[in-house]
Amino acid sequence: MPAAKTLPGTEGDADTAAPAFSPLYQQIKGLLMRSLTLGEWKAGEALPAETELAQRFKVSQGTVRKALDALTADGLLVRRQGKGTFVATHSEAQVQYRFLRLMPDHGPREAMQRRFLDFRRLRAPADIARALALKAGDGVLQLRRLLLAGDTPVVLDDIWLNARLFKGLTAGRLQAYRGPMYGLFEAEFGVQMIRAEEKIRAVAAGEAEAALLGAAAGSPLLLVERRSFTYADRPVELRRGLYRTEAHYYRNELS
Amino acid sequence: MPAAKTLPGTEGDADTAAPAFSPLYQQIKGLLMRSLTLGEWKAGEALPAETELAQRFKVSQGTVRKALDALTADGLLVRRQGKGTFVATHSEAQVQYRFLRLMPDHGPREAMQRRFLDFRRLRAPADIARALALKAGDGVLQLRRLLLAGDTPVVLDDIWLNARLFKGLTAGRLQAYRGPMYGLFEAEFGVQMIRAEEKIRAVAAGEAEAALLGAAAGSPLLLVERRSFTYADRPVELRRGLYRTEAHYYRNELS
DNA sequence: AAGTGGTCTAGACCACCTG
DNA sequence: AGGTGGTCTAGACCACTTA
Repeated sequence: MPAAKTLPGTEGDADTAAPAFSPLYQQIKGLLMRSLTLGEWKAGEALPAETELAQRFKVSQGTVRKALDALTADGLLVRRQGKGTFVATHSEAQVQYRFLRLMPDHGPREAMQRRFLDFRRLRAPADIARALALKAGDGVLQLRRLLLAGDTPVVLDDIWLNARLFKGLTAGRLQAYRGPMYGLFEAEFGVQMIRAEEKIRAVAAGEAEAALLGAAAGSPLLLVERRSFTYADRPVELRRGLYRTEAHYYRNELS
Repeated sequence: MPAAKTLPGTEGDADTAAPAFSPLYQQIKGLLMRSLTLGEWKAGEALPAETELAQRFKVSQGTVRKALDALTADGLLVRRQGKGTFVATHSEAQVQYRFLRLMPDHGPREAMQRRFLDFRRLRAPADIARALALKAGDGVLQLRRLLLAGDTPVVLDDIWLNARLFKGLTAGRLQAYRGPMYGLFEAEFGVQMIRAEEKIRAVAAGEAEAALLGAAAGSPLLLVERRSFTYADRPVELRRGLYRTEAHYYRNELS
C-alpha cells in the first residue's frame, strides 16, 4: 500500500539529479544518520529498540532492521543479540585500534607505548588546509608522537587536527589518556572517526626522522598518509606516519 | 515450524567444537559455496533464480535471498536487478582489477602495460611451499613481469603458482591474453581468486631490481607480498611486488 | 509481457542477555 | 520472566531488463 511512500523531511535532498527512487529503508537510514550526526546517541550508547524505532518512523520492524543492518555494515553501529544496538566506538571496541594495520612479524599484536614529542597550535599551511577542507590560515593543532614496541621506536606520527573541533585539547590531556586517541576524541570532544583514506608510499628517512626512529638516515620507511572523516564525510584529521618495517608490516585484506 | 531444521548433508561439519547453532540461511550459504567450489556455476555465469533455488532447497525465497546476499557481501556473487545473480569475476568486472590498489598521484587510473621477463617451472623452495601449503619440492610456476605506466616501469612482480592447478600455462599464453591475469586463470584453468592477504613493507632496491625498475640502487620501494586464495581458503598464488611510489601510491580505505 | 532481483509488511518463533 | 536482536515464512507489489 505505501508504494511511493516518502517520509517527511527527506524529500528536499535535491543534491544532484533526482536519484529516481529511494527505498524506504534508505530514507530511514538517512534519518538515523542525521540523529547520529546531531549526537542524539553518542559513541558506545544504545539506540532505542527496533520496535520502538519502527513506531517512531511509522514503518514495519523489518524495514527498520534493514536500515540498522546497513549502518552496521558501514561500521557506524554494532549489534549485540539480546542486548541492543550500539553506536560503534574506538574505545572498548571488539577490535581495539580499528584503524591500526601494523602487525608484528612474529607473535600477536602487542600494545605499543606512546611518547608525545610536540604539541602546538598554528595556522594551517595550504596543503593541510586543503586536506582538512579549511581556509589557509585557519587554526589547526599539530602534534608529533612516537609509538614504540618495547624499547624500539616503530612509528613516528605527525598529526593535524581541525582546531575548532578540539578546543581545550592539551599535551597533558593526551599524555594522561589511556586507550586509543580516537577514544579520547569521542569521549571528550564528541568527534567520531567514521572512516579514513590512506595513501601509502615508500620513502627514504630524512636526518631528523631517522634520529627519532633510531634508524639510519636514508633507510626505507613506509609513509602512511591518512585522512580521517566524521559524519557527513567531513575531514577532521590528517596524519603522516613513518613506519619502520624491519619487524612489522602493514596488513591488508582484499576481496 | 522448522525450528531446529537442518538440511541433509550439512550436519557432518564436525570441524571444531559444534557451533551450537547454525541458522538455515548459513546452511544454504554453505551448500551454495560447495556448488561454487565444485564448479556447478563458473565465473561470470548466472545462478538459478531465487524462486528456483528456494524450491531446490525446500526453504522460502527470503531465506535463499539472505544466503545470496551474504555471498554477495563476501564478494563471491554479483546481483543485478532484472537480470540475475552471477558468479563474481575478475574479467569484465564492474571494477576492473579488483585487487590492484595502485593509483597514480594525478589523473584517473591508467591501464598499465605488461612485460613478461621470465617464466619457469621449478621445485618449491621451503618458504614458497609453506605459503602455498605445498610440500617442499612440489612443482611451482615462477614468473616475473613488469608493469609500466607509459614508458616508465612502476611494478616488478615475482609470482609463484601451484603448478598442479595451472598445467599447460605458458609464457606465450600469458603474453597473448588481454585483460587481467586473474581473468585468464578463471577462464582457462577454472581457478578463481576469491580473496587475498597482503603484507606491505618499505625496502631498499637491490642492484638487479633497481636496474629493471629504472631506479637507483638503494632507493626506497614498496614491497607488497600477496597470498591469494581460492574457494575453501586454499592458497594458490604467492606474489612479491616491488612498487615505485614516486608518482603512484597504494590506496586503502579504513572503516 | 514475462522474468529477475528489490522492497515492504505482518506475524511467529528462536537465541541470547539481564534481572 | 521479559527484554533484545536474529531467523523464517508467505504474500503483495515495485523496479529493472529483455524480448
